[in-house]
Amino acid sequence: MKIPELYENVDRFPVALDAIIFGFDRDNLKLLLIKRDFEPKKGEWSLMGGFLKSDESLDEAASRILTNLTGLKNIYLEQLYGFGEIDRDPVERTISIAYYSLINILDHNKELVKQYSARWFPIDDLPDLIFDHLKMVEAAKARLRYKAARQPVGFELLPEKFTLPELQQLYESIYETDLDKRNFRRRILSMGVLVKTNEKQKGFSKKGAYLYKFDKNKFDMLNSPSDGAGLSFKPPNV
Amino acid sequence: MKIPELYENVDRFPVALDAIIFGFDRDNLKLLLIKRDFEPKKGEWSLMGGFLKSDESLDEAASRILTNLTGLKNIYLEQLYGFGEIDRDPVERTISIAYYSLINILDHNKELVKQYSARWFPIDDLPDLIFDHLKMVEAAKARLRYKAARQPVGFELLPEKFTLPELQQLYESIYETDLDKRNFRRRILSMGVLVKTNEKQKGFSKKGAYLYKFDKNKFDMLNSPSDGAGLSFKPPNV
DNA sequence: AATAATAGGTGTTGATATTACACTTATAAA
DNA sequence: TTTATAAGTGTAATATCAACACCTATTATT
Repeated sequence: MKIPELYENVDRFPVALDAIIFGFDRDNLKLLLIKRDFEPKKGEWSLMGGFLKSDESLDEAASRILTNLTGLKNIYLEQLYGFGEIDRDPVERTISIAYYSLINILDHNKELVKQYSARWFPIDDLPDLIFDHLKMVEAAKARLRYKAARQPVGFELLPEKFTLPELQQLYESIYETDLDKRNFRRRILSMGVLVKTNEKQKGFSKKGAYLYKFDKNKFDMLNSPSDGAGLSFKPPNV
Repeated sequence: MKIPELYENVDRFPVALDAIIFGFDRDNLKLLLIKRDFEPKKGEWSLMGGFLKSDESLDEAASRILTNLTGLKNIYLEQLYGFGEIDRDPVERTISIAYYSLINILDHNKELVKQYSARWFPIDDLPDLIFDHLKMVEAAKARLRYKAARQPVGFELLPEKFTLPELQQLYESIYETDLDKRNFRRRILSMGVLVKTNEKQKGFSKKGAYLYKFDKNKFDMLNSPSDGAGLSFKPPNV
């Protein structure tokens, strides 16, 4: 028996990528959605998406789709889940791999976003979404909460320099709850990846808040034991 | 513009499902692997897998594939990750959605397993695996650790009644470390989903250990706030 | 019948982490 | 000069976690 050229008697499907794009505008956590100007569901809101091509990996395809909409490259992107209900797309049986992404809301290319009739929506006030896109958004919210619980996520969502009240506001949006100022500072600073600068943010408050930066090196170190680190049932002595 | 019949100018791909099947034999955590009797990579070890058909969802397909091998229905199964590197399969570009599964090692149909030349391997002594299957296994191990950290996982891996030393042994296999007997008992019992029976396991130790059962109801309750519950950065007052 | 061998079962203490909580400070605007 | 606003700071009570050693029930052996 020799190696076959192709698999025989196997169904083939379009593989879609859909992107849940989180942004933060110093006030609310938001999602970037597009208004479809094509069928099916023309005129309705949906996640940005596209189909996998044969010359790109899943990650590359997701990245391409995101660049198409935002003009940004090297965006933070993480695979979320594969959605594959039979009737999820009325046109044809497809499966979709959802990715979520964190971007600085000020960074994206406004022209491109306009082309797609895209808009930022507050996470707690989304329009109806097509297909199973709401399920995808819910999964992404849960994942973001999980992620933010064990490492600062502001890296991608905030500008290079940011204040602790801004970071706290971001966390409060993510968890949809209020946090105690003193406890929040202690916890986030104890992770040891924030560096205080001597600059103060002017204009917003009268006193002004100190600006902080992420320490990328320490952050990567925190990330690398990617395993079960930080779990509530962590084995002792580790 | 009307709704199209099918998507045009879109590549289509075989969608594979691969299953990481965990079992536990009261001693070691194990994986069920098959020896391929077909090309490519005939004679080598791999995960059990198969291709998605157009009349089944991803979950259904994964479940079918698992039933094919084990004879078991209603197996615990969870989607893990989508693997989509361009050259992951030498025959043809495919994408694979990996699922992991927990089964009682004594339950499966031995005939079927024999047909597939399948074998249980200790998790820390696996043979070489084809394609990207080792990556899949590593991801499944990490996921199982994560899962076991916040809820007892013995449910699927152990017989209906089991002793605490057995459950501890399972956890020690999962984390590949030793755990303190007293601390383990306190923690696992404090989750409140184990019920002590009056029976003692005879035969293995001289004293005999009490048998426990899972309380399915309480367990489901523990599971339902599927969100960010149990995280180390959990919001206060919740 | 007594003894030895084996694994099961149990509590406490010190260290660390988490929560709740209120006042002072720097600055801009009035 | 006063006032208004958000920034910034510390402590005490509580809960959680890790470390640690001995007794018990039973079977097998003599």
